[in-house]
Amino acid sequence: MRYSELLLPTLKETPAEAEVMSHKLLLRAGFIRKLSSGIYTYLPLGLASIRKVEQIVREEMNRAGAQELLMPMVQPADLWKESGRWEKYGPELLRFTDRHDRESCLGPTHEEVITDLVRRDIHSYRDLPLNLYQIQTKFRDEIRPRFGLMRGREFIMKDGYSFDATESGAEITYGKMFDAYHRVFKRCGLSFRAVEADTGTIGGSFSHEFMVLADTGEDTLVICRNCSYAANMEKAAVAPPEKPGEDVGLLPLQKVETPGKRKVDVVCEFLGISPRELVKTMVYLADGDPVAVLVRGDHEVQPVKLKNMLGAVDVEMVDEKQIFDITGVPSGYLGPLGLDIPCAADREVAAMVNFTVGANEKNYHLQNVNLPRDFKVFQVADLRQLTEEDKCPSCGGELELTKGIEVGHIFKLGDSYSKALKATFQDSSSEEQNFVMGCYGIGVSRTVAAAIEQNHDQHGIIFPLPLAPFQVIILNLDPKNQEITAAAESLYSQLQQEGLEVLLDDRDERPGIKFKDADLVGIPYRITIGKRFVQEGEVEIRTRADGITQSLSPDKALTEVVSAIHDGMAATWE
RNA sequence: CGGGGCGUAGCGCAGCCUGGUUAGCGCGCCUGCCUUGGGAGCAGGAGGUCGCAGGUUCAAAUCCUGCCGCCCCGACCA
Repeated sequence: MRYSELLLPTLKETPAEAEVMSHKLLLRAGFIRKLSSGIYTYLPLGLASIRKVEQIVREEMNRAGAQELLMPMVQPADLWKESGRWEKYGPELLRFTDRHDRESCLGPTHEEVITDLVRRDIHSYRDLPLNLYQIQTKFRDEIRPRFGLMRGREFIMKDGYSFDATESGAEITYGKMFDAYHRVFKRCGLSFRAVEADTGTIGGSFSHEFMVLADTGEDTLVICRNCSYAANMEKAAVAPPEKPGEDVGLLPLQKVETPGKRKVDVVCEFLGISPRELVKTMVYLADGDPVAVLVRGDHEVQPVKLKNMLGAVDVEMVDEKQIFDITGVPSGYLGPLGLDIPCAADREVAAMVNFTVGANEKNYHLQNVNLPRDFKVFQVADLRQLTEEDKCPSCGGELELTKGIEVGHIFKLGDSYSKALKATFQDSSSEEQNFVMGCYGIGVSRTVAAAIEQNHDQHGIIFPLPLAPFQVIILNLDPKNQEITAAAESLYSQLQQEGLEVLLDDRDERPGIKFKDADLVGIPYRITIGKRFVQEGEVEIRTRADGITQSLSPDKALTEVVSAIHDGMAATWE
């Protein structure tokens, strides 16, 4: 491709709307343009990178025995009503009615459609297992789209669904997908980690998220330095607390005045105690019903754990005003004694003695509170967020917390959809059985954003070779010079003949602009042809990632770049 | 939806508080000259319903009201 013919509108300045690096660079490097909130046009280079990810995904899915198909984006409401998700899914599902007043929606995911397809056409265990996938634009009416391609309303996703005859078969399929996902992200040239994930409302114990490691990631990962344990923070189990020493006697309950002291650290300072000796009472609404959660003063409630413990669809924290409306107590003085709503406690709290809580009365706290002497809870469970001080729940080793971007998620679904949609087959003894399903997603467009988030510097993107829109760029520094131009054109066609993806910057621009654009766009290899070629017969090759530069004859440069790219591509394979 | 911020040329911004005649600046764009190994220089030029609607006023980018859009923080998720 010739730069002079390419739609590649690079920007010198960052549009004000962009906050995170991948968004800024995608805009500046001419990869995307926004149409409206969370909805983007992929310009030629942006699309090229997306296609790279798609192709890798395709090859690895096919290699793992999955088959590609393409399902409709517009889906009838009836199918969603059948699965029960028309009511459950919420406003994220974009619904509309057509000219005949038929209700429809834009597919945010395709469990319903694929299950409907399979129940119509597959009737025998002999046809199983079956693993199907598609790569398609999804629409989710996100509450808050943000960060460019990182969380769009419209985005490109690979979604795959497997159908097995048995649980054990489904687990084998899950394992295959787990391995395939490893290969996908390895081939993308990304630094990533698979972590145990919350299964959400779907349930079941099998779920992994594939996380691209990047400081700007929205998720926090817990990784053991000692064993193979790795989990999403919201899922990460906290090791059970140590029991207190046996000789600790229970002291009598005592009410103390704490005028105007509401925050944990303020109360603790005033009373001369540590936050480890205080218990916070947090109020949540679980599907609309208030519930109080007790955690130690220096801990935080993990809402996902609470949600799973309660079996709720949705839990949300309440604000100060709601706390007063619900409990009649101003926030800051809330405590479990005499509280009028159900109360659950983190395991850590259950192991504490003589602790301090709010008195459910303005300007008062209670000290030397003890469970179960002074109050009862309906449940003790692991409800708090893990901290850096905690030990690995698997081996007791040191933990490391790091940030990641979720680019893939695999679930073992079980039979929840096949039951709801009455999707069955006959097993070898002619018994009707529900399919055992799995589902597997990859955020294709997000993967491109995550790659940039992970690989950039002050000058621009540093694409991993497998995702780069072009593998090599040739800079013709002086298109008016016939000798230079002839050399550039010759290298251009030779590289193309070698099967490489090459961009020739043949624009009538000053060298500085060409250097800056090449750095910004992040093409892995750069060949510069300028007056040094006229003087010494040499061109310059430079790698974007490490800036290593060498001057060579055009012939040597050609073989050097060709072999470097072949080696680089091969290195991402297992 | 709750909280915060923004909307003036393709991009980045100033002007608004304290209303006043042709609405500015930098970058980009067009023409010419010049320059050519890290976003040059000179000269000339094009480009604006000041987000939309209403109101106040002799007069509104500026003050008031309503609406729309966009961004950031929270819940959601590939």
